[in-house]
Amino acid sequence: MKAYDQQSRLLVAVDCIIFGFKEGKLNLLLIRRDFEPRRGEWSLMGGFLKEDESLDDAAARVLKELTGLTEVYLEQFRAFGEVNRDEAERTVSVGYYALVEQPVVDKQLSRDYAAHWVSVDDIPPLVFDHREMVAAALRRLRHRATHEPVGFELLPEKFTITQLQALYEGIFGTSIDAGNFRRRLRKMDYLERLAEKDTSGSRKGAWYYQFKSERYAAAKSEGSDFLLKP
Amino acid sequence: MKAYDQQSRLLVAVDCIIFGFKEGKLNLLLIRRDFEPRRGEWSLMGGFLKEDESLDDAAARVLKELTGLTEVYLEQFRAFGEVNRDEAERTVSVGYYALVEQPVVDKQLSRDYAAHWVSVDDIPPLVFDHREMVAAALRRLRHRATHEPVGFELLPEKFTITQLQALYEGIFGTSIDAGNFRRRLRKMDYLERLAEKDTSGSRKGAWYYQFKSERYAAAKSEGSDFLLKP
DNA sequence: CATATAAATTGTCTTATTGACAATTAATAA
DNA sequence: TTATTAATTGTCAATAAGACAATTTATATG
Repeated sequence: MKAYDQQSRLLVAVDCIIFGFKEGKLNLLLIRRDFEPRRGEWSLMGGFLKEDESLDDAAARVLKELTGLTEVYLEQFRAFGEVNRDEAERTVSVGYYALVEQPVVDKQLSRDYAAHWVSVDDIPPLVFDHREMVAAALRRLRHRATHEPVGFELLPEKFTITQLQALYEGIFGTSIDAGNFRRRLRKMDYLERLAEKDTSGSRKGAWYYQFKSERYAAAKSEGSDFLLKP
Repeated sequence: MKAYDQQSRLLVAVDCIIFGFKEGKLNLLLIRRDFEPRRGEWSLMGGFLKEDESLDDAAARVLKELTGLTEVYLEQFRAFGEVNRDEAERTVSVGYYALVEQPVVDKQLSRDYAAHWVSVDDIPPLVFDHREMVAAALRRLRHRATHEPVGFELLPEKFTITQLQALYEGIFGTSIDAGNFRRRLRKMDYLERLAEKDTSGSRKGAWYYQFKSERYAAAKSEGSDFLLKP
């Protein structure tokens, strides 16, 4: 194996930006670094790419090792390659973001793991360029949320329109007109109303809905495109 | 420097997908690989990342070395990290795409360089996963072209609406109603009509327009967003 | 010189879509 | 029984989109 003999090899990392949603707030899962340099400081979930795993696999592995989470929606958004972004050694890092149902995750996140949620509106100082990575991931999340139904990943299987609206308000940091928001959802026939209400939030109760991914796939292949602006 | 001692180092590459536009056709700049493995086969413009340069710098350097081009609009779109994507050695590659004015580039592209244009509708077999990289870049280009005025990078400073329409038809592979297309452009007050016509294409002649990036920046900061669908 | 020609450009009409906000519904607590 | 409050539907004006007809403008041609 001498084809590329002259070239330098360097470290490749993956970093995961985990978004969760709870009580109307969009949150971010952070960890205390447990190795040098910068041990003990706030950091994204990260780790190095191994010889025999793909980037996607590495992101899933890192997330599992550091939080115990599996089967989460992970998407690469971009690579970060400034020369001195890691002070210890030249490292190229590939950013992934994930959307998780925070209440579910909270149960799985035993205290074996040092992960903690913080509000995206109040992010503590992070190591290296992780702050910038979060900003880029958030931009991407906002973009994706308007053009693809990824937001549903942050909610339970059954959810109410009110919850969905709160989610979008959380993602975009704005308030949305309830009437107009519902009107747009009414047209999406891949949202199925269940015969059950959530009575925890009001006297009247709010109907539960469910996202039908097969039906969405069908609608999409026929050219109708998802659009949900704040 | 022993902080990350246990980790493996590997090759990081950048690959550039160069889009050009000429005579109503969207084209792609390819090169014959001049090193093993796969010497002589069609490939994207690529090269390895050096210790002391950023990803963005590497992409610009590679493009310059292989084509002589400088000052082109280059944008990273994503990293490719399957284990066996390069048969010779594990390599992670970061994809960049560029938009260039093909007629201008053709003048600079002396025969010193082995680069050739091919139509995006007729791409020859490429090495490794380059075909997939092109597909991803094209999806990204289409998306960017509808939401940001990047298309103008593919046209001369002065251009006619007819040329712009042909460009969009080329990018999307569809035909567009001229009347409706113009109506939408009329509302963009960062497009300035010059006092000069292009008479090469018709008897009547078509007005030249110019994209005013400062005015676009101003409009954008006031919340108006670019949207140009096929 | 008059006019046929064809791209370039503007206009029209109908049908969605959007934003703002008013009105109604449906339970329950008092 | 009724007041209350979130949930839900409806209204209306303004704006935008799609289809397509009409007009303009210079020139080539007879």
